[in-house]
Amino acid sequence: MRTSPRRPLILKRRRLPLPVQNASGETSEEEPKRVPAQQEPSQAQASKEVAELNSCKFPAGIKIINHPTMPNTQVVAIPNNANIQSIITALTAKGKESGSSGPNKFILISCGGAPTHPPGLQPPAQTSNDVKKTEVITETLGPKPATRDMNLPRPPGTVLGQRRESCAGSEAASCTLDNSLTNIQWLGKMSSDGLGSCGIKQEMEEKENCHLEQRPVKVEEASGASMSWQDSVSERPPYSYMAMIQFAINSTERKRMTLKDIYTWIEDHFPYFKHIAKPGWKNSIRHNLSLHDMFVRETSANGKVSFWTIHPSANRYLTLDQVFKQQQKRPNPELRRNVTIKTELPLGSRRKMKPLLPRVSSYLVPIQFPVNQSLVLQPSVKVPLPLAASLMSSELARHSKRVRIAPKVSVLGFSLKRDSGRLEMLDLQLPKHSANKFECLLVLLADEGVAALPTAGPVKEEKLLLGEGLSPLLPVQSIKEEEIQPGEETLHLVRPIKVESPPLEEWPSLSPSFKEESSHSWEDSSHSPTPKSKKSYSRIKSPAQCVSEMLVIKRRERREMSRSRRKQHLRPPCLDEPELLFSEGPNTSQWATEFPFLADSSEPAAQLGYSQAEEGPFKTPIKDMLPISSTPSKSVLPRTPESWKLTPPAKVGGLDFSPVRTPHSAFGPLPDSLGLMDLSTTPLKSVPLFDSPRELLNSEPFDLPSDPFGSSCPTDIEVPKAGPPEPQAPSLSANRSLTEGLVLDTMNDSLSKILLDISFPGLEEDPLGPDGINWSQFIPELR
DNA sequence: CTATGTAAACAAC
DNA sequence: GTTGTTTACATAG
Repeated sequence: MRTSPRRPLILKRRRLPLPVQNASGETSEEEPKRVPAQQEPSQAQASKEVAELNSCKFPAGIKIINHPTMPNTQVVAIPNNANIQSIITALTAKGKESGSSGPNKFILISCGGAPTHPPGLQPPAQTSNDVKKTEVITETLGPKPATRDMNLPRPPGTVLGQRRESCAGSEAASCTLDNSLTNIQWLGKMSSDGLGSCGIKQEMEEKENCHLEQRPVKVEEASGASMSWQDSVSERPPYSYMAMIQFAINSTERKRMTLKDIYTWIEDHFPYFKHIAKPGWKNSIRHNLSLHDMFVRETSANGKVSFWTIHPSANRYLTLDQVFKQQQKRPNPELRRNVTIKTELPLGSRRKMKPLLPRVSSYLVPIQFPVNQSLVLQPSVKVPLPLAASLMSSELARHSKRVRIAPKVSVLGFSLKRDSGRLEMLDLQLPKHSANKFECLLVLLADEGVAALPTAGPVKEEKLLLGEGLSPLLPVQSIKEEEIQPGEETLHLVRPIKVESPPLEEWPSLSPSFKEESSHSWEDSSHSPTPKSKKSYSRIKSPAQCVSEMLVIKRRERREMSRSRRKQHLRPPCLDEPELLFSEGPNTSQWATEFPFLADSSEPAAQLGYSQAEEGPFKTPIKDMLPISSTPSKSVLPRTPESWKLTPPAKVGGLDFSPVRTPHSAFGPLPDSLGLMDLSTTPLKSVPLFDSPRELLNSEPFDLPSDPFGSSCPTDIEVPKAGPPEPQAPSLSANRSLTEGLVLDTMNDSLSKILLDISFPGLEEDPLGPDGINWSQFIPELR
């Protein structure tokens, strides 16, 4: 019941969330969300069948089939022993067959089987389908250059985002930089067109262009594997708001985004919110931003713009793309459930609120792939295609924002990663206008010696950048020096796709300051009218205050906690005791020395520092300076282990959008850890008191690397970052997804995309392709 | 009980 | 009107 006058009177909502016949039964307000036509066929079967039916066989046992779920995508099954020539031949044939408008994505997988051709299948029909698909995409995407560009599947590491932001000029740069394959896949799974329309946020464009409904699509049906377009739009994405916010923010180069941009990003990537969801979803977004400590609001230098960022210690750098891939690889029950629910329950019975986020039980920690050294190979100069030549520049251009991307210029990037002979994924975007995109592909293959595919050797990653005038290797580093920290750039280039989750050890979460912060709620403590920095992880409140507060709070926390959710503070699980070492905390510089990664300027993680002179962004002052006790907050609860239960990050089966949790073990490396720990157990008294967080801030110089994304650009750049500029980037790079290959992308909107996924058999690897599909299901040879 | 979603009151711009 | 913060309640697991 509501006691407080302030409390909104909550009317009984959803009194009857019961399975009702009609969707309408859910809520009167429920808009006609559910399009009654969402019959979902059982995908697996359907897709399989279709795939088989549509597969085409080529010499050497090479098979080309439609991707079961991805539109415009074909899977090329290449027998182990097939030689490059055969591949080329097959692709060439296919290319001719399809013409320039054919499918624009190809996933190459190697099948262990020799050319023992399984029953060849009839290609004809399928081919036409493909063509059609391509056309659809082409049509939709083609017209909107900018938009399209955005939507192109792009590996996370791509620099696009950055560029965007910078281009935008304003910090608000809405960067839709999405990177992702996901984009297309998720939306695309419904129909790639969706993306086309929603890609970007040039708002104007957006408004006009995004009439998804109008899209002439229906491509999916061909494969029978994907949901209908309508479904895709009407179907709520399986991600929680928190997750989506993370995706949005992480999609930007600077890992920050304005509220508005977050809205836009979500709308663009999840049409559901744009077309179906009730306007209240935005409220929910705001609610989430405010609620979760992991989201930190930063104010621009001029104080006019506020950006939402993800606290580095909590940021897993998850992107939609990454998550999507993970999901595909190991479809977890939850996700599947969504689908299932949809199919199985009567529309009306679907619960209004379905779990969007995998629960803790299914947390997934980004898979740590073997650390491979990336090799930048000499661009194959041989690539004769004019195409190749033209391809190069755009990438560069993108990196250095000054370079204007010529309409026809595109970049070709090519990367091969051979991990124990396992797979590679090439993501190529070729100029659509090229005579035959296959040529490009073939050239690449040949050039790269793909024939050697089955190379099973030491783990090795090679990356090839092809460029015309470029010096053979675009020095990775030199590519874009301007706005991005070296580390990042390199990362992008070298690893177009970056696994966004660095090893836990790398997270600064354990830093004393953070611990302290996370363990306490400085908010409540400030009895002073001073504007407090809302959730400043690193900003602070006096420890003493925290302590006292905690004490007070503790008594009621339990009781009230359950009832009200205050800020969900980040809190290292390992800390049982609120350690207030904070005030005395080691300064960053020290950390930097000892833990370079903490000092990484390129890393978003470096943000803590803004507390220093500039006190950084502050949250809107909280009006209720009431005694903390007034509202017990979970976050304040120092020893509520529950709040930060260690969810074994080890799990790899699900998705975890929750903030990074640091395992106890992670502490190990910290030299001071022991001391800190001890202190933590020590009563806070030892810590100096401050009347306000601000005071604390002023008195305590925290040398943490300042926020790379500082509200003000200048600041960001200038902030001296202690330590090597590589901290996180390197580590990130170290963990690379095998599935990520290279991306060629182009700013040119008239590009087609070819996505190659080359798998090398012989690995203990499961048959799952990088996209998580079990190809053996479709391709017997793979078994 | 927790995590999440939704609604709403309010405050500051 | 937008952005943020909070509180309250609902739901699913």
